[in-house]
Amino acid sequence: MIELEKSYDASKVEADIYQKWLNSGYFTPENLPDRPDLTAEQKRPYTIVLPPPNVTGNLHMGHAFEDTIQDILIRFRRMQGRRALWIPGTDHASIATESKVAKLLEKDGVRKSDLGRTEFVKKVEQFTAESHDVIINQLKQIGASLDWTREAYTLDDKRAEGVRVAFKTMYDDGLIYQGYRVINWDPKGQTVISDDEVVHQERDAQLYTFRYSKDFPIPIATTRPETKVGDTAVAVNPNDPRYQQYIGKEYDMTFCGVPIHIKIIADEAVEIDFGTGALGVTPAHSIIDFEMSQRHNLPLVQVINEHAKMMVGGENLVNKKTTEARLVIVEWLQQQDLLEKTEDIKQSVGTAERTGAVIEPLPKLQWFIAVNKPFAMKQSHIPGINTGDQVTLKQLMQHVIEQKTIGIVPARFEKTYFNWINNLRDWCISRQLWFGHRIPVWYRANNTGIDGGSEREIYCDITPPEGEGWEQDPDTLDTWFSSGLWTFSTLGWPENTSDLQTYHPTSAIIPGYEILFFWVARMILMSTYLLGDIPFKNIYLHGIVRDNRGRKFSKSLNNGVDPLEVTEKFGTDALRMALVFGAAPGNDTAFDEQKVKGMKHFGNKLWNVARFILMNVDMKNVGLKESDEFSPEDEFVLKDLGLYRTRYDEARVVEKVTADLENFMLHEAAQTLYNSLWYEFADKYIEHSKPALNGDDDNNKRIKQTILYQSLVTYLKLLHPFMPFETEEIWSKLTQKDLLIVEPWPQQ
RNA sequence: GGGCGAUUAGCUCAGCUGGUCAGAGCGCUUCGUUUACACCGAAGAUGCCACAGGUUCGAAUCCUGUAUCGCCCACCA
Repeated sequence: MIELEKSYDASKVEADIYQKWLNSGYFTPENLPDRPDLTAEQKRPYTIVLPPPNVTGNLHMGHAFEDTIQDILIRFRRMQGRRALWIPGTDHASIATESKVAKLLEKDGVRKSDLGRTEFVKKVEQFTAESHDVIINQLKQIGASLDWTREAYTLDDKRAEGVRVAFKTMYDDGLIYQGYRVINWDPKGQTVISDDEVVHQERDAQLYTFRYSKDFPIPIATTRPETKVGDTAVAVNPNDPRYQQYIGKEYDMTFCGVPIHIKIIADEAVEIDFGTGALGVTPAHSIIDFEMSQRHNLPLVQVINEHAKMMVGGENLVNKKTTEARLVIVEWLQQQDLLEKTEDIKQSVGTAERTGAVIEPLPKLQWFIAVNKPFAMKQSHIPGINTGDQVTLKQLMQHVIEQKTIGIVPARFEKTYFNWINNLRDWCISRQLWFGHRIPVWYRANNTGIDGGSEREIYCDITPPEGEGWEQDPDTLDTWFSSGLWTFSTLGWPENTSDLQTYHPTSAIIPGYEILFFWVARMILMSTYLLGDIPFKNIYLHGIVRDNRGRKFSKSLNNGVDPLEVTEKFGTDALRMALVFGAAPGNDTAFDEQKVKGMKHFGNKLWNVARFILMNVDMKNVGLKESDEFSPEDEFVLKDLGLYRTRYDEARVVEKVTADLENFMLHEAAQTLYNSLWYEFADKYIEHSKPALNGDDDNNKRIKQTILYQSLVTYLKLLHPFMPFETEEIWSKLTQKDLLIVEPWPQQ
């Protein structure tokens, strides 16, 4: 008989148990014990790549949630006999990290520009190294059974090689191109950002209705009068009877001291009913106007610079911030009696995700990925697409979801995904940042900058060009470019490694729904294009962990909860269980310490179930006979847990939990186990067994002991993915066998 | 402007393909010091499952509409 402590003390055992797992090597699938009982099909790989946390700080409760889900799936599959591989890694997160370190330096009075590129990047690397170590320890603390021998970093040498090969391949296919157009400029971060990094915010604004001059026939409305010095046209709807007579006419005027030339054009995009039904076209400072200007061959006049200051006008305008210039122009309009109306309206303003600055649309030369350009598939393993087919990247991204080659859980996000794809424009991938993957393009300059010369030579390859006078493009790549490669760059691509052949496509990816576009869609793009294959078979999107009042965790609210403090207080298993319990896929979940407390109690219940059984069961005396007669309570447990398969083929709990795990319904599986262990097994069956255990009927005693023991074994296995530490600890008291982590999953 | 989600016990939330689905955690009431567990046990209270229609033998669960809240996307100058 073995005596357990009266209650489970997580803090005493967790570190040792994690070390045991590490020592076993079982996190590496190649080290898993052979399972001769299984077919090759049953032993096929099961792969998850960890969504790499940004090396910008600590992991928060959302990470703990995400990691727990993945660890549950991986442990479940490992026990089923799959070659379960979960690859760890971190993300350099270019823009997020750069702006964070820049802010830290500013606190010490140091500016990025003072340090220069090399020194600044060194500072960033110091910061990320510390952050990396913290993150790795947190992952271990949560019990993550990651294969640490395969750890990757989005900015390490291997991944950098992958990035260059990916870029070069797309460049050669004409899918990466350099284009001069109006982009989203972040005046604070001093970089271009992609459409997806623009966050729209509703703000109060004034809509001004005015004329350029007394002689101009059409009034126009704008919220940004300061940009009007860059207007080159006025657009009206071709079907608008009010203005038809003016279409095609041109006017020269002086607007607030700046000479402008306005042509009146007709464009379907203009809404007759909005404002005055006429639109002042500013090709250099509005993406829409830029596109319109291209349709009509309009000239482009840049009047605002990278610092959001005016580039034209007299003393009253030039070098003024746009917000100041706006007032100057409004005042001028009033003086000239050109302002017809001022209205208060709600306006959606684009701001930069990282810096919060108001986006200033500017014309610039940048690198783009063409999502609508057809190309020939070099190779395809995608059902419905053949090698050699003409496709676009957008079509590839649509196809694999439409055809369910990739499943999304919960399915409603398919609609969100298509909605995004349909509105997708070319992806701007260059950034004016220092920390990140340098663009593998070199110029032999005969001009000053990349915005200038037209006769320069361009060279793109994975290694620098030979010869004199070459200079590399100063820009770095959007961080999502490298994370788009993550499912296969972690497996050794661009080399055709055995890892790549074995573990790709991966089985599932587990991100939050908020990065469906940023990351998941980009992985699909990169994988289908570069490998001709899907990156993963299933996408499980989890929700956001909020505080106990349903608010997002944020620094300004100071409502953050450190996962490590919670694990210290209640144990890691209790936290894991609390995070998963009741958290349906794709739904936000409120974090409540009370819930963790409840799950700690559940852990204690399990512990005492084990304690009771260990005290009352003589392991040598365990076994059932054909002649055994069972009480209804016995039969219930035998059937429920599928313990006596020769006589009962039902295994309700095992079947339900297994199916729920296979269908990503972790919350259901957790709830089933909770209720079954506590309310059926502990409350009813253990109580039922007590008289027999204390009685004289040896046969009945043996039956009860056997059922108790085998039930405990089954519960430990079923609960292990959720509560790995405690179940492993009990297992070690119960048996001399190998670790629970590699025990076969109960037969369903 | 388009799309999505939520509305179930005091609080936070489950309830998957319609019929033991009216549930869980925490909280609350009463009783209980039996050798697994007071991090417990027994018993119990609290819900016209947002509202109004409809389909059905039967709906929290499907359909339609309404209301409130939240989220995402978007080129209304």
